[in-house]
Amino acid sequence: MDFPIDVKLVRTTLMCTGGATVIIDLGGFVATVTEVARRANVSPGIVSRLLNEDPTLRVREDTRQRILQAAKDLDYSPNAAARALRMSRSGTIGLAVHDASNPVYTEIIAGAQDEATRAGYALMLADVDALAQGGAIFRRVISSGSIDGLLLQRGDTDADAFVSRLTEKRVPMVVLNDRTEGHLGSVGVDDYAASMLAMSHLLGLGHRAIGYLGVDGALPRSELRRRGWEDSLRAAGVPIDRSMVVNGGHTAQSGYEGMTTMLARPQRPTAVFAANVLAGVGALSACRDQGVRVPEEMSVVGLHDFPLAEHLSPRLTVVRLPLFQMGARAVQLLLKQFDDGVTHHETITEPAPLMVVRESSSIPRI
Amino acid sequence: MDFPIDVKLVRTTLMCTGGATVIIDLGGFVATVTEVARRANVSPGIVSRLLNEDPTLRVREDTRQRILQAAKDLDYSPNAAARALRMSRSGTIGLAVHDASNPVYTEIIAGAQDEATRAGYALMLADVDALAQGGAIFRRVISSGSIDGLLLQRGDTDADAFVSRLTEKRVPMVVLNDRTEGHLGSVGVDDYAASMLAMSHLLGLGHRAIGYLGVDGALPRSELRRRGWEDSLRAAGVPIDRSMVVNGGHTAQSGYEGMTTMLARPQRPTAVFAANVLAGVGALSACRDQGVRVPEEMSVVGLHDFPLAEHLSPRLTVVRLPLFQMGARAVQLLLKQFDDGVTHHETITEPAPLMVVRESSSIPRI
DNA sequence: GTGAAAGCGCTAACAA
DNA sequence: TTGTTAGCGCTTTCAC
Repeated sequence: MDFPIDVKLVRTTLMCTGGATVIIDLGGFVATVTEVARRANVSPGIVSRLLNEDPTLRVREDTRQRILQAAKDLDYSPNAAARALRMSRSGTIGLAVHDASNPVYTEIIAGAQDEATRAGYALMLADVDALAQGGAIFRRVISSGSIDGLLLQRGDTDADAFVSRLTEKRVPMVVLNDRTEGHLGSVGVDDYAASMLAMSHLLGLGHRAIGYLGVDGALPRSELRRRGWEDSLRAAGVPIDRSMVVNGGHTAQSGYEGMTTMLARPQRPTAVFAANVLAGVGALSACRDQGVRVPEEMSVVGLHDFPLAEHLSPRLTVVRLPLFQMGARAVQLLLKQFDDGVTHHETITEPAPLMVVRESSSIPRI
Repeated sequence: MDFPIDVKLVRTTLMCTGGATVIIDLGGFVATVTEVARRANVSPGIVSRLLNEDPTLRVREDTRQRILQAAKDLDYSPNAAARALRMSRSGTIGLAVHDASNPVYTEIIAGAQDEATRAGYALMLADVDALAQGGAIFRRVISSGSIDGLLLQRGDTDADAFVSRLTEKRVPMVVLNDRTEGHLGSVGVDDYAASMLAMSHLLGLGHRAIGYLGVDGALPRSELRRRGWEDSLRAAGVPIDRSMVVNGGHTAQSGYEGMTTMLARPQRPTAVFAANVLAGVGALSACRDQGVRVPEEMSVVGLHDFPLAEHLSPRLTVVRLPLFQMGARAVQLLLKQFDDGVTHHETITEPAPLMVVRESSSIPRI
């Protein structure tokens, strides 16, 4: 790799000794369009247009080759900041979730990653809860043009209210795993159908007293799941018993506590539907600690599958939903919104909710 | 909020009807230094210096107030791209991991998030394995100045070799959860001590035939853990039996397979040390499927704690290491490297490795 | 104390 | 088919 002897190129990387120019170290050297252009004996404009595949550009084959070669020689890579400044687009999308360690979101994130990569976008990660204390950085990321759009997991906390206020109208957004109206896009899965599926499994097994380990808050997805539980019961002619509803949160610990509460009630169910897998895991361990055998004395079904479900004891029966696909689709909808400027709402139904029957559910045996 | 009637401000946000100017919508309007400066009747330079707290700047109190007020009125936020272009620093650090769903990395990421936020940096997420196919985006992120530095989980795959080649000398890097030499910084935990701790627990319980469910590859951390196993055994006068070493990988599934293999061997151990928590979880379920009772017939100890360990059946005994702190420290070391230009290596020993004894380990009862 | 001007690297419009 | 130019928004140096 040889450079023309040119003062412009002598950064910290070249050293002039007497009349000769010696290349000391290429590390840290970064070529610009101008340098590529000079090396190929063309103007920067052409280089830019060629490298960006401008369809209106007509170049002679040999010029094209010269440019390509020069870019390769100099290991050219466009400066993102300059590009972003010029084009007012950063090529980055933000991803704000509450709990990146929750396997459900882990799966959604993976899908988003995959699709973003495919579309040539980088992903920027933010922790919604970190905002409570450190709002400044998030604020900066949102209002500084660092991201072209945002994928958001909406919860029901103060932090969420803060985020919404901050981002609305500032940046195109798609809300993950939920339904919204109006100016925020959204992707969800069919929570209601999933809930019905889980319930029909339990009902089909012969259960009548089915508890619901739900998630607090008034988010559409929580409400949809609860309604699935309620409607199924009603359709089966089972009267709704409010004492069968307990908050299970979205961690194993909170699920454990919720299940413990439920087991302490006078009217014990013979089965439980946990609206969150992790809560389901906690329910399993609560049963064990209370000496309640699963599935003999208590069936447990969780919403959303995850790798460890198969390695629990007993293996957890779940309804599997297309989380990865949802993440991927979220990116697509955001990209579409960049183009047409309108928000999109979609429920991912492909693949359809799947009942994964494992060991934690069976016919009632008491 | 009123704007001076000024053509520069009439973007898509203001509409001129006849002689009057009406504010239609502020959404999407973004103020620049120039606009703030004009509103405060000063020059852009001062605004910049004031807002960036230039210590050499001396302004009259009332000018300061005017500028601050103007910035507030216009809801000014500096444009990240312009800033990055001018300063050659993006304020972003990259994070490249293999498996963001692995609870171990989840914890490290959380620590990095926390510290990055504190230091005013945003975090960019990349999936190392996505590179195998989609290297282009990663390449762009690395060589385009989008990130000031990179936190990297190093594995032992082709993708890793690719990443190393691409990033070395291009961007300051700190390798996570391992030790390196030379021009890459690194943070690790005391894998050897952790391994010794797990083994002394098992040895202290009276076990002599202790299997090792390891991780393939020649990474320092894997080697350190294996040596901890070996040295402990040796120190206790137990001859090293190669058939006691099986690959358990880093997923529950691979751990399941590894443990199944181990159980099929003629010489069955009475205890197993899994160098990876998830492998430990798989080991538990393999034992169950083979009808081996834990801990009565087989003790299982995992390396690294995670929330679900407490909700398994039996609850998994583990050695807990300061993962969150490691993630946070990684960011600090990277920042330090930005300043002094030299790579740092550190082993996080605070808090010290902790033996968390739960239900999967006991004295040998066979 | 404050203003003016240059320029980071890029792309897009217009000239030639 | 290719070159020239302007300017995105910011920081920084130098002049007043």
